[in-house]
Formats: sequence, structure tokens, C-alpha cells
Amino acid sequence: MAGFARFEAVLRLFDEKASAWTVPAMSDALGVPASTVYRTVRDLVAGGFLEAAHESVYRLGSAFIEYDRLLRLTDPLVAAGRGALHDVVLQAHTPCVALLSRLYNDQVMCVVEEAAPDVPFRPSYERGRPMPLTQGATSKVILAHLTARQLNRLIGAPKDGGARYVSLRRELADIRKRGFCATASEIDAGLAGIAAPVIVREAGIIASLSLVADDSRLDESQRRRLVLLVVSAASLVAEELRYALRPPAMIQPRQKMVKS
Amino acid sequence: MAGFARFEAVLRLFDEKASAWTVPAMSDALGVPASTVYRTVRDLVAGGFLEAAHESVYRLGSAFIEYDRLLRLTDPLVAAGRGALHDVVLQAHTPCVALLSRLYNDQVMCVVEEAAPDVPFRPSYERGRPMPLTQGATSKVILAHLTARQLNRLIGAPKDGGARYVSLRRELADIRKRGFCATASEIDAGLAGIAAPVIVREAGIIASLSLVADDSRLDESQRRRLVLLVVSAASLVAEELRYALRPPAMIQPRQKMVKS
DNA sequence: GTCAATATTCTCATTTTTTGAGAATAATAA
DNA sequence: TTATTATTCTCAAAAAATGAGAATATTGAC
Repeated sequence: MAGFARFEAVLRLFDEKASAWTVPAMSDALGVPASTVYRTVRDLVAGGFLEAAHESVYRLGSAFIEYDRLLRLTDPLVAAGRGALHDVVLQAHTPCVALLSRLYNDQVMCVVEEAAPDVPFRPSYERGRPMPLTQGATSKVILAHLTARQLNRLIGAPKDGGARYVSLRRELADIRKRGFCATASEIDAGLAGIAAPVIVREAGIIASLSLVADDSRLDESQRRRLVLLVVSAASLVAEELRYALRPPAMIQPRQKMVKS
Repeated sequence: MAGFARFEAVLRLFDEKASAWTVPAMSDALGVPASTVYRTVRDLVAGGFLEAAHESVYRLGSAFIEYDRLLRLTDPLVAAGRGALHDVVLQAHTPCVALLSRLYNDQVMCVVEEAAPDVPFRPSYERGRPMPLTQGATSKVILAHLTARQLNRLIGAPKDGGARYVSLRRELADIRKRGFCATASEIDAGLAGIAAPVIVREAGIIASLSLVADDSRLDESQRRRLVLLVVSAASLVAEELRYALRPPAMIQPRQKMVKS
């Protein structure tokens, strides 16, 4: 391991369970000499990606807060999503959480979240938390709109006999046709998820706008209403994105070299 | 430039104004050959710190969202602050924004933010935005509690004649004595800031809890009430931190090597 | 579709870093 | 104080990054 991998390996040690590390512990966990880890950590601290929390213990650093803000301010998907999610939550007329999620390596991650002020539950899906690819309306909608090539790379050939694989493929085809996906208790018991795709092919954006609500409080007519709400909000976001990304601002358009 | 500095230099190119970069543009801006920048960018993309936004344009990547969440979940200051800020905003009985901020390199940065549901303004201080050291109640409270050594390293000897330097030193001494700092229109015209220190020396924590409100809506008695509110919330946070950090959880205590 | 311009990857010899082990030093707890 | 652990330092060997340019892939315009 060398170069950037070294830095990444150190950062990846930090998670919900292990949020504070000493250098010797990192050295152990990574199987890398302490002197090397000290150097790596020094660089990360200088950049604000780690912070010394007294007692020779290190934690994730504030640089992540800074970059997260920048991303919130400048990412077109986040920008386009924020307003839409706000509206969705308002118009749902039921306590709910709205999410905008996208592919993140081989998982799906929410990048904007908006909760009604009075939601009595907390969905597992939350901003910044990588979630499995094949469970939940949010993820399935994204899977359903990947190219065959992408899909193969991510879930590959049938591993477990093939039955589940085939049924998943069928489900995805169905989602693609219908234009939305609604599930219940697939991620969190008692919670329903309704998701619709946000696709802007020309910008390589494949995301999913979803709504999580208490399943027991939804009757059929409400469910239909929410599906419509989510589907239309999703295409609104897509439209907004297409508009925002049309004239590649701050990027010079290609132009022929003028021979002088 | 080499090692981590290369990666940092690339990431630092991205800000509110320039949120999308092509490799040739980075190469230009950094004065580094394109082939090298391509390699650097490839590493950053693999780690999720950059993302290819079609058209050979790169943006900040979702890894920052993931790490930001981890930090929110695991940073003791953030954890202790969240609840306190919520209470402060509720008990202020006036539209306001509450912030918890800390030193970040040679600036001050808010790490938790809580706004009342109906705030009609947006303070410049916001989560993740580095702010100047010497302006605003939030920053001054932090400055006031640094050691002489730290202070010297940050604002050094008098540069501009010395008059401002002396008056700043005097102001800081005053803040330290009073235990809070209240300013108006120092950062945003028409907005007042009230801040109190959150100090946990044994953990190296020097932070500031502050409240921003519309200055014209505050009379003297309200101002006094808010000062009390902020001061007591700040010491509550400090107490909570002391408690949370007392038994260095998940860190093995030092122990003698047992010779077998 | 072709073509030209640009983006991206690749190659490779050279230079520069990084590496790891251990010594030296600093910090800390008993 | 002393023992233990944390951290920095040193240095030669090994590995990796570098940059220039060639090769290839993409792209947009026609």
C-alpha cells in the first residue's frame, strides 16, 4: 500500500463504532509500521482530515465539514433536490421523510434529506449513509435504470442459485416500466418507501427521489397520491438539472484551434 | 509538491466559485503536468473524493457526505452541542440561529448549527464555513481563551501600527473576565451575536456557543436573558463533554507489560 | 458516417519519495 | 524518580511518483 491508498486506509478505519484511534492501534490494524503511520497521520492532521483529540487519540477532522458544505452549495443534484424535497414533505400531508439518493461505489447513498417537523420515526436511509444496492425502493429504482453493463458489474452473475437473481431482474424491469417503486418493511419494519427515478442521461445522473412514511397510516388512495407526488417531483428535479447543466457554466466550450 | 500535498492541492481548487474543474484547467492552475494531474484525479475519484460529472468535468465527491455524517455521529463536541443548541433556540423566544464553533487552522468554523423554524435571516456564520478569527462574538470568545502562545502564533505581533492589536488584546481580556461576548453588526449588518466559551482544557477543547438574532428586536432585558441562556448552555455543553470524555472509551488504558 | 480536436491513458528512464527498522527523545503514569 | 509508551528522527534500500511525449479513446461538428 502506498500513495493515496495509505491515506484512504487510515481514514477508512474510522466509523460509527471506532471513532477514535491511537497511532499504535492504527499501525496494528493496518499492519504498517508505526513510524509510517505517524507520518501519514501528520499529513492528514495538517490537512484537517484528522484531529488530535488529546491523549494521542485521533478523530475525523473538520475539513470534512468544510467540504460537505461546499458540496451542498455547489452540487447540482443537491441544489436541485433541496427545494423539491421540501415541497414533497409539505404536500405529503403525512409525517414523512424525503430523500434524494445516488449510486456511491457499489452502494446507494442519500445526498439530501428533508424530514417533516413532526416525524416520529427515523429511517435507516439517511444523508451520508451508504445502503445496500438491492433492498428498498430507493435503491431498486436506481438499479432499475442502470445500463446492463453497470448492473452486471455491480451485482454480476447469479451467485446464490440464480432464483433470487432472476426475480430481481424481473422486478427491476417492472420498476422501469411503471416508473416508480413502492415497498414496505423492506428496510425498516413498519415503514413504507416510495421512490421514482431522477435520470439525466446526458449528465450521467441516475438518482432516486423517495419518500418514507409510516406504512400503517397509508390507505390505497393516499398511496396513489404519494406515488404521483414522488413521480412528479422526481421529473421536476430531472428537468431542473437538465436546465442547470445545459450551458456548462465556468467551463470553456471546446473550440477549434485558430492557426494564426 | 508531492505526496499528500498533491491531493490536497487538487481538492483545494474546489470552492463556491469554482465548483467544477477539468483536468487541463487544474493542470494549468497548479502548474503541474496534465499526466500527473490525471493520475491524482483518478485516485481521488476512486476514493469518492471527486466525481466525474460527464464532459470531463470533475466535482467534489460524495465521500465528503459520508465522512461528514460519521463526524456528526461520533464527534463528542458535535454530539454534546446538538441538544444544547436545540434547547437554546427553543428558549430564546425570538427568531434566532444557534451555533457551536471551534478553531480550524487559522480560522473559526461552526460545526453544529440549529435555526429556529421561522428565522427570516441567514447569518454568514454557518456550519462548515471558515470565518475570520478576529471578528464577531463567536470568534472573539475563542480567541479570548487561547493560550498566549496560541494567540501569538495566530495573530502574531502588531502588524498594522499596533493600535488595533492593543485594543483587540484589551477586548479579549475583557471577554475572558466577563465570560461572554456580545456584538452587533460586526459580521452581518443588523444582526447581533452573543457567544460564550465552551472550554474543556484537559481535552484540548476550546469552542464557542453562540446565538445570532435580529438586533433591532432585542431590548436590554432580552439581551440580558439571552446572555444568561447562552452562558449557561455553554457550560452545560462543557460539563457534558467532560463527562463524555472522562473514561476514554474504546481506548485501552495503558498497562504494564507483563513479563511471562 | 468522417474528421479534427481534445481528453485520457500509457510508457519508461530518471528523480524523488517513501519506506521500515531501530535509535533517540519526549511525554506520561505510577 | 522510574518504567512505559508515544513520537520523532536518521539513513540506506526500495518503491513510487514524475514528466515528456506517444498512443489511444472520446467527443463534437459536419
